[in-house]
Amino acid sequence: MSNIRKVAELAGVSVATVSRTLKSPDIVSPATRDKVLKAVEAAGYRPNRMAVQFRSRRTHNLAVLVPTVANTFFARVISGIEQAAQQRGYGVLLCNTQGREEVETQYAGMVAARQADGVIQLRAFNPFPGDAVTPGQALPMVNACEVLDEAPCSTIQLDNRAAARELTEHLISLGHRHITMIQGPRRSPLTRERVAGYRDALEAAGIRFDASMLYGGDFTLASGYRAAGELLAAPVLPTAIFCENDEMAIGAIRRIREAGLLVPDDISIAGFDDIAFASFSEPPLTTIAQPADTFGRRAADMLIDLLEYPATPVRHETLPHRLVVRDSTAPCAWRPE
Amino acid sequence: MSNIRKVAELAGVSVATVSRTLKSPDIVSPATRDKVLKAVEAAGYRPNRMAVQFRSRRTHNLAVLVPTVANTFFARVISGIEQAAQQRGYGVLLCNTQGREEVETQYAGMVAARQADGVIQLRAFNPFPGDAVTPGQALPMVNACEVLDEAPCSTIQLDNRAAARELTEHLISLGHRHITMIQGPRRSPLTRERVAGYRDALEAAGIRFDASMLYGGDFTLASGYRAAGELLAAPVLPTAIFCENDEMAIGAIRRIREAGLLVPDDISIAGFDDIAFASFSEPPLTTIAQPADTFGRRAADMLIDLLEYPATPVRHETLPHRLVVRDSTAPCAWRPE
DNA sequence: GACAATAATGTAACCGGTTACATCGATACA
DNA sequence: TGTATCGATGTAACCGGTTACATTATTGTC
Repeated sequence: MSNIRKVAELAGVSVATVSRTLKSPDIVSPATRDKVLKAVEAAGYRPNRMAVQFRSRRTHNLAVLVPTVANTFFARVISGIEQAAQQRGYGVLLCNTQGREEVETQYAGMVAARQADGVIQLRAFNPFPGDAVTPGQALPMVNACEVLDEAPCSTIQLDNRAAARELTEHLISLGHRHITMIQGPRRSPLTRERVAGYRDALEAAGIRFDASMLYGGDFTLASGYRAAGELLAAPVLPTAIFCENDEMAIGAIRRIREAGLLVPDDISIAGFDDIAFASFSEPPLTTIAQPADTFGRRAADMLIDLLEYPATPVRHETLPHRLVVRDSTAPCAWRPE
Repeated sequence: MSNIRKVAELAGVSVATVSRTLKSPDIVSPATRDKVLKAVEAAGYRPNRMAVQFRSRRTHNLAVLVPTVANTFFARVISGIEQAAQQRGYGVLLCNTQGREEVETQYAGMVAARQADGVIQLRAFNPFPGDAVTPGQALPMVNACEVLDEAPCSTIQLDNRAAARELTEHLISLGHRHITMIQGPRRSPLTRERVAGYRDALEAAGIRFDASMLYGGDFTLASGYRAAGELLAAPVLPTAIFCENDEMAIGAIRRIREAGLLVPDDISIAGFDDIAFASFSEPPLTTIAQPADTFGRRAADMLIDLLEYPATPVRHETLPHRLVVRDSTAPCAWRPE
């Protein structure tokens, strides 16, 4: 592997000239530039990124902390991150945390150890050990999708409460009054916000909110299936189910069908996210569309802005959502009372 | 940020002693070790990974070249890679190539530029510029899932031909004789192998192989939907469709249903991969299960072995597949002649 | 033609670890 | 007591770039 000194020797110039030729060609005379470039070519020289990174104290890598890549929604977010990062000359270090906090903290250590310049956190958890968060000082972190209540950094999220409310209102407008919810993990702010929106809509319609109508899930197909099973065992069946994501909705549909019931005829189902499978499921899923790749792209852009212009102020962005009505929700066929 | 010299000063020892305390504690006297560890603690010292990497010429990163993270199957493979890499102290640099070869080559340059120690390539394309591939010399690359015909490196794949044959035989055993195929990209070795297996089965059963029964797709839901549309416009309908992956199968099912036909009553559908959605689709999908996360884990392990023991010989592994029969395939209801 | 200003290039320190080699003290043995 | 051996520690070179500062060449102005 050839290094800058070999190239310098080959071109008959100093290492500084080689470095300058490659970094700011305009301050080198054309004749020298030619010589150097020829030598670079001849030597098959490529600057050693490790040396560059070491010297410039910049890795040009972003660490992305994600609970699971295997989740369709996150996969799209990551795809967006990757695209934006690549455009701006950054690499993406993928950190699958499986929701385990010690893994998150460990991965965040990469920033401290200078293996990444910053972190994109897709979960509501601050992976930096407490003392590293100097108040008022911007962390090299952007928190997207599911955000901390008091994030010490820039955030990008949906108005989850409003979106959940809209979705619930849609169900109510179809005549449903007995609407259960299949939630994500209970501690998550995402769940809290969506439950709040659901409750807002119910109460605005004069329907009593009942915590026993919340069923636990974890955003997987299997958990939606399981929760639907529990729900079907209840003495009174709901006429509609609001699932906190599309995967759980698809899992629930399967379970309901296995119980011999029809969607939406017997029970309406709504999801959240509008993953690609949502419009291909049977029946196609009514859901809240959120711009997954934009989440990723904006997160990467905001983080890189912060890294390149440290004075960039902390920002909190909200991306637009959209209610997409498909065939999994239909007018309520019967009135329970 | 404190460095090793500050710690040395604090502990009243030399930098070498600090380095040794952290790397090989056993060759340092217990008393000194204590002093140093206390100083490390006091200074909040963490070795600068960039410096370590630079000096040791190892980044401990693996570059993963993947066409799209957004694909459910790849997402699982990546998840497996990440887990194995993390266990062995490696990071994963995600490189979304969108199937564009120039992006692949560019990313492979990261290895040459020492930003990653090796590459896991999930597509049949050699991203290293021709001359970099010295014959007989092991590249720091492992090729998994879709592999090159003459890969200059270790590979991990399925016996795609045998798997496709089994799946086709399953359809034939149900009485189907008019079986079309929705393919992936035609140039891909994956497609070639699967078509070969499909053809093997047809010919073994005395059914004429007809290239006009191959429809083009690109592994997305939408392409399966589209291909099914073309297929439904043909003068004679098939009684079964073999889709080269589950996404396209699910897309095809949707299109067929929209045409007023039933799966599997009118047309049987089979997929490939056994993604999570396969068992939750309507009807649940008959498919070939392949161990996606094992692909990832093995690929990472093999690459890391190669990096840590360069004498490791090139290996070509085949992972097991399994025919999973669900409800999307059923006996052929009518005999065309 | 002399001098200042500017452009082009060279020299060498530096980033923060690692590690070969040197040094020093203690113990062991003749 | 002298010397060989070994363990513990220190010194300094090194990895391969970048860049402040120094030096030299070139151009412009009076």
